[in-house]
Amino acid sequence: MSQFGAEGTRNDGRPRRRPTIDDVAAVAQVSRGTVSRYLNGGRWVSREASVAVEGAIRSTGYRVNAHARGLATARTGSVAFLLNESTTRLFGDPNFPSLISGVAEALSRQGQTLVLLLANQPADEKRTEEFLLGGHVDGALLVSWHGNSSGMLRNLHRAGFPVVACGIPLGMESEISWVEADDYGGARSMVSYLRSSGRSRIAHITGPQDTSGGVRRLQGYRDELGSGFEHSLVANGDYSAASGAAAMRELLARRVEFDAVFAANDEMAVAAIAELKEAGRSVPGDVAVGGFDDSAVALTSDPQLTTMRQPFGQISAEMVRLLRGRIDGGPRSTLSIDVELVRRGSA
Amino acid sequence: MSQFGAEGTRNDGRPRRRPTIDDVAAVAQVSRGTVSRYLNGGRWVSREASVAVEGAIRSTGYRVNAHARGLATARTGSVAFLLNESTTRLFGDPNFPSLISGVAEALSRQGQTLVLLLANQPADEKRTEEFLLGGHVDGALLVSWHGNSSGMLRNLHRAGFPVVACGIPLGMESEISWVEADDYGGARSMVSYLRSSGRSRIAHITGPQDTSGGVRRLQGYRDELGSGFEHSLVANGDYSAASGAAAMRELLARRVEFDAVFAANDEMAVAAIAELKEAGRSVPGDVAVGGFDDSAVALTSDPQLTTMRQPFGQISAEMVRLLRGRIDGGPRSTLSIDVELVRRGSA
DNA sequence: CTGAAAGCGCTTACAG
DNA sequence: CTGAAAGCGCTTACAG
Repeated sequence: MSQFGAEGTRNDGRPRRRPTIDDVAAVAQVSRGTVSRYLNGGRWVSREASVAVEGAIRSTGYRVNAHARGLATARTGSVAFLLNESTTRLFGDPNFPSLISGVAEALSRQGQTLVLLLANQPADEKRTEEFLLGGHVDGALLVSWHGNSSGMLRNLHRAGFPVVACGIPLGMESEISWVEADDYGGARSMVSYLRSSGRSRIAHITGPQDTSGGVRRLQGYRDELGSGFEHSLVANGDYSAASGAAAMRELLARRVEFDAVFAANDEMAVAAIAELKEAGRSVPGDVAVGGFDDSAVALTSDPQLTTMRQPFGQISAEMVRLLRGRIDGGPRSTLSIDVELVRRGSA
Repeated sequence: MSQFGAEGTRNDGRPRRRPTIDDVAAVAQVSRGTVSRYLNGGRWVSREASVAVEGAIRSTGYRVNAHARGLATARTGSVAFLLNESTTRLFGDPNFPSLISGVAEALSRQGQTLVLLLANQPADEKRTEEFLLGGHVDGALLVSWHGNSSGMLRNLHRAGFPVVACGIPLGMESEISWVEADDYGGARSMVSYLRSSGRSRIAHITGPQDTSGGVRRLQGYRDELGSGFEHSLVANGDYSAASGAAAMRELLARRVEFDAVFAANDEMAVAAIAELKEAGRSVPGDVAVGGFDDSAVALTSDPQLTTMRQPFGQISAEMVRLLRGRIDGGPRSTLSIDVELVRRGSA
């Protein structure tokens, strides 16, 4: 049984058996080993042999069989990007595109292919685990880890499968390699900035508390405020605009005083601004608003958002670098990257 | 050289060689063939053998090696979803999530894994082609084909690689299997509806003219109008909200009369409504507005959008079905699925 | 129902 | 620089 097509022919009518390395060797009149060496960098292959092989590859239409190569080398040349998030939320998040393209580019530079894997449902999770551990990819990049699904993560780790997380994988933070933007420090910087610009009562709209970003931004806010921290100034969000609006409404409904809001991401910050306006409060006049991420909405918002910039390009490059290291047998490592305050109109 | 981990050990310290089918066979005290049969459905395996093998698999932590299996069977159990679109546009499109989750679900039901592949740059394209033709996946689903990149598509087709497109793949429409929503008929229905509700001068904001959807919706609009068609009532868009707004401004600037606008998708329709309001025209009072897709924005818009509903669930299920057929050696086929008018406030 | 054996298409020491 | 050969870990007729 051969691989593609029906009726024993290719779509163009030629017989459909895929050419193998032996076909190439025969045409080029060299041994199979020489063809293989040519394929793998061309070291120890004479000029003439190279030329012959090159021609034979072209004339036969040869492509290396990934399974055969993978079986022989235990390497695949591809890496998975694990998306453990509902597709709608995933596609709604303005940070994913930056992260994904950054990763794709970094990978591409070293000739690796990026494979995206959706695993939002428990059933997918099992299948995904089989896929990864079955050797389809050399390693995996994890994004948006929600603390659930840690069964899979634990299995991957136990099997020695190379994984690098984006953000601190709660519960596995000391087993798995990770790269994070400095959520904690960033939150402190934002709060510190708001205070230095004269705001004294600063509210916080949190991110989801089952992600490291949500937790650590809250922690930074809290620590920076120190004894000034008040529970009544904190409302919970989940990074979505809707949750940001709801949290803002709740803060307003509580009738506690505040002259600034630090939202754990830009989407919520923008939604909060809309609610504040609706309630008749001016931004930044009555209330200063700070976000986090410096995503696209930060610029389209009115006023434009003061926020903490996440260096996505650097983050994705580092994730790829750490993963490479793990794949090559290197030790686990972790990395925290500074974020930068971007001052705009909202605070 | 073994597959994972450093220093010759797994992360938990056990020796790291992956158990193979032979290890399982040894533990279960059966032959390797019996284990394989168990793995592949358990036909022709006695009750006792099954139990023994099951236990041995558990105790050894065995997982089948995808490369070895793939080499032996020329099948992988996974299918690619090809995204030939910039990541930002991709993630901005409200239709993708529905399509992707539909496909993921349909695939999952038959035990297949979905692998997303990004190929927006020419370099990626070459790599993607190698990946597909190298046998990593059994077939591919194509979305958002832009008419460019047809080099890859042609190569895939020539190699007999199973492909099913979402929408008509312009330039390859008679070589490749495809599934489309009836863009042409849908456009006619919308225009017909607008006329039947008393509108006589209907403008059109087009979709991108290098996609079949954009082309065929325009064609439907044109044919339905017949001799009533006027060039001055058509403005070009590319499905983005920004382009919809720009097109609307252009129509207004032309100072041609119109009492209805049919936008080729909902995003543009919503943007057009905003521009109309800005210009002091009421919707649907002065101008009725119809969209296409029935995406999420259709409900959040004010007024809510009258639009043509694309049955994404059905589309994705059919794509998977056709692909399955191709993979199993069946013939090429094409499918056009009806779209349905959804009446809401805007027209 | 089961085992022995061939074969899938590569890579990689090894000897020259 | 090159060839012959072993080996990667499975599946699948084949014979029993």
